[in-house]
Amino acid sequence: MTDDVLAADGRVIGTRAIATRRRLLDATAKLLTEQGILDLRVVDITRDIGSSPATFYQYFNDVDEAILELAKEATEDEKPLVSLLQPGWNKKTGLEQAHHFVDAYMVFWDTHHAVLRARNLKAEEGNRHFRAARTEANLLIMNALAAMVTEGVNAKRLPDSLDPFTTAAAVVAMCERLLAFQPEMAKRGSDKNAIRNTLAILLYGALTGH
Amino acid sequence: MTDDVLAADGRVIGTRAIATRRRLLDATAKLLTEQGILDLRVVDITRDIGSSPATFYQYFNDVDEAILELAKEATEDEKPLVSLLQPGWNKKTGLEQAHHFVDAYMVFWDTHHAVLRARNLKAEEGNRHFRAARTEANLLIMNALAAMVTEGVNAKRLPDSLDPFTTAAAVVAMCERLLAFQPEMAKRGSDKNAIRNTLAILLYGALTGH
DNA sequence: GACCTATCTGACTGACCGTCAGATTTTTGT
DNA sequence: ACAAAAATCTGACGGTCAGTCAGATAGGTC
Repeated sequence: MTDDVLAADGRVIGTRAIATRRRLLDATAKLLTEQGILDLRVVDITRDIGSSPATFYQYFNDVDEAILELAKEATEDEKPLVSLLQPGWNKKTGLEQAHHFVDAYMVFWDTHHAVLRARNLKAEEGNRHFRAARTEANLLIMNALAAMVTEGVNAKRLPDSLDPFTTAAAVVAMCERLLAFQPEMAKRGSDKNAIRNTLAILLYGALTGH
Repeated sequence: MTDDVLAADGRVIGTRAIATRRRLLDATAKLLTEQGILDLRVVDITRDIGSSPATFYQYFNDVDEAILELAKEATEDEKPLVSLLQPGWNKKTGLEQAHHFVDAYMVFWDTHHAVLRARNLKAEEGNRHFRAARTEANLLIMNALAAMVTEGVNAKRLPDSLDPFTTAAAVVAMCERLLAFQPEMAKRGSDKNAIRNTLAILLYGALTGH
């Protein structure tokens, strides 16, 4: 059974242990959101569930392992977004479809931003596992986006010197970063709605060439 | 003299101390690049210059203070980039100008990526000082970019529903992120040159509407 | 209730943080 | 050139957290 839940040493665990492990993951996510990865302490995680550090190490070899699992859970929530990215956005409904995607992406980001930021940092710092996790997650979206760009290039609406995959990466970057900047931009007069609109227009333009 | 160099307790320091402080900053930058912020230890920094942790705390209240100073130094290197972003990119030379900017930005990023990543993480995690530093740095570029967008909107080449400032943020996001992704994208067939070209085209399109 | 197994934790070692008193080096005054 | 003063540096320490392990506790089985 590959979907058995395992302890740090690889042995299969029972229902009580699964529940404990779950509480540890939830506490990790909570503290990651509240304090950020730089101040994340195993002691704090275990204190949060009324346990001791030794318990944590029963289920994870280190904090990274817990964060990585949370990142993989986030990726599951990202999968439905792909269905919003089908080639064929046209002048009539394309902008509206872009809005839909942006809205869905905003919800996804709001839910998982702390974990995703941690994942991206670890990936950028060279951690193999987090790189793989980020790549897998981004590939979902990026392949769909790249297909749309390719369609635009084929229809001569976009210049053929555009690399579809790089363009897809740029689009993902815009989405992630604008949402991350959001609180700061709000202070400078660009409210959530301006961000939403602008993002949708840029997306629509970059993907379709209209 | 406001440009005196200060110790952690605020007193003015002399030439020997300035040199020590400088070596600490350089070692911090080096280790930040080699190991990333999560594994950055004061002991390692001081060991690197053949000194002891106590010396570090003579000049900085904590590691953040040193990183913040490095971030501010990076901002100085970013200032010249602004001159490459003047309104008036036209169909004849605009794409070439975009290439110039992308090239300059790539050099800047390669030089300072570790420090900038650390700065952005701290800013995103809510640290006031790092937020201010990031905002100040981004504002340099973003105001210039926003002016170009505004020009495009006024000339009806860009839709007037675009928020110039948000667009500017999106452009900065594309630049930063594509460079950060670079090593990973290379593995998927998008080499440095494809990234450079695609980024220039996207920049040119988003800023001018051509 | 006795036994077996799964789960949990107290207590420990080692590493790093941040401080401070005192040692060392440099500068100043004569 | 020398001593006194100032600036700079560091050894050593108390406190906190990471990660380990042996033994305690809880839950299930017969």
